[in-house]
Amino acid sequence: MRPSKRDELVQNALTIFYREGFHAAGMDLLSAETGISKTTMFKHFRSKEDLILAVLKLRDEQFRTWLFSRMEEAETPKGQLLALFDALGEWFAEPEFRSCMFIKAASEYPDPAHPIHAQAAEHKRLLFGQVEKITAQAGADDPAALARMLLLLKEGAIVTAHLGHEKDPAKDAKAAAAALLSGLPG
Amino acid sequence: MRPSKRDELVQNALTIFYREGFHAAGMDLLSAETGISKTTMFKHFRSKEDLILAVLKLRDEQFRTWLFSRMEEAETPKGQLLALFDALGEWFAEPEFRSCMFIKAASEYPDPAHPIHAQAAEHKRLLFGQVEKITAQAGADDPAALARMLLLLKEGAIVTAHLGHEKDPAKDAKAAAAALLSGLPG
DNA sequence: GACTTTATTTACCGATCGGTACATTTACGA
DNA sequence: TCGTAAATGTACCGATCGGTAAATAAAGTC
Repeated sequence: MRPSKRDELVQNALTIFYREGFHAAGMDLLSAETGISKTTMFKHFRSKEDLILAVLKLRDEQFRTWLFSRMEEAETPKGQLLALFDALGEWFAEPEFRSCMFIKAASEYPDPAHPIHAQAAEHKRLLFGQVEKITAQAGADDPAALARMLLLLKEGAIVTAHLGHEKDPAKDAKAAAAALLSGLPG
Repeated sequence: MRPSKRDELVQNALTIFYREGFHAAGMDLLSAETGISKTTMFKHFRSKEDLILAVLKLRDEQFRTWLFSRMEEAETPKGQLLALFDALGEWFAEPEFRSCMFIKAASEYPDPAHPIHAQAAEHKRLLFGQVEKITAQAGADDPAALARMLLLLKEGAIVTAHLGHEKDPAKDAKAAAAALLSGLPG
């Protein structure tokens, strides 16, 4: 089953939106860079907003799949939680790294009631659910609270890697995470 | 010395850009909402980009002044560092809260070489310098590393307050910060 | 081979984008 | 009161915005 034209479009739109921003990348640019005519694009998606929602859905799947497969390489729950920050470090080192697609989406669509903002928030919720499972396995007294704290470090590291002058925010985040996890076995 | 028309423009533009986003808020909208004609705006600023840079400069001053005056209400350095997160909590509770202006700027101008992106990064650098002074006063073994970790929590809390489902990210960040500060006196 | 779906090109729509020309009005200092 | 600078409204510029019409060209299904 070859990737359909629609799937190609969503994947390429993801790359372009991530690099340029949602408002800055117009439908004409997408058409020019993907080689897919505007007419075809608007046959698959009623509006630019619909295309963005499809892009965010794809990114959500890709990112969570990638992150948790990297984490599962560690053997203990505690090791998996620390491995999260190693994975971040590799991501930050990519030359194409431009922060988190969902933070960018929320920045460009600041109203929480906007569908794009809401879908970005949903990604963060799904992520939290998966991390909370692991903090529970790790034997935390309050797995939800620990997961929230670890994810604060994760979001902070992403923002700082994009915006900051720091050398290695993932390393700092891992060190802080290790301190938060110090009471746990494994 | 009354606020000049120019200062009024920058302050009002700040509010509108913060609420709508940089790309989404056009010069016509700014003119309509501020009551200042486009002609006058372009007499003060050669381009929209110049106006945005002035807005970021104003926001940098206002935000750092506000934050550190709130922190200085605490008496010990350690107390000041924890007070940072109390101040964040009050900020997040404001109905107009829409994340951090500089994170938004970096999101909309993802290229680190872009002047707007660079100026946003400068804000984070200035903030780090001030926090590092306090972590040094607090007697940290590695004041720079501690400051970096605390600021990771700060950035994470801001993003999560805007995007997340969490009730009180400032409280979580403060709890995590307290754990990182637990070895310090005060 | 006929038929339907999918993708294509080209040209276009009204609205808005950032930015400007120009003539007029307001306001203040000397 | 005069002169000058600041601010104004109106009207406009070419380019781009998101989105569409219509006619054609492939491509796969029966």
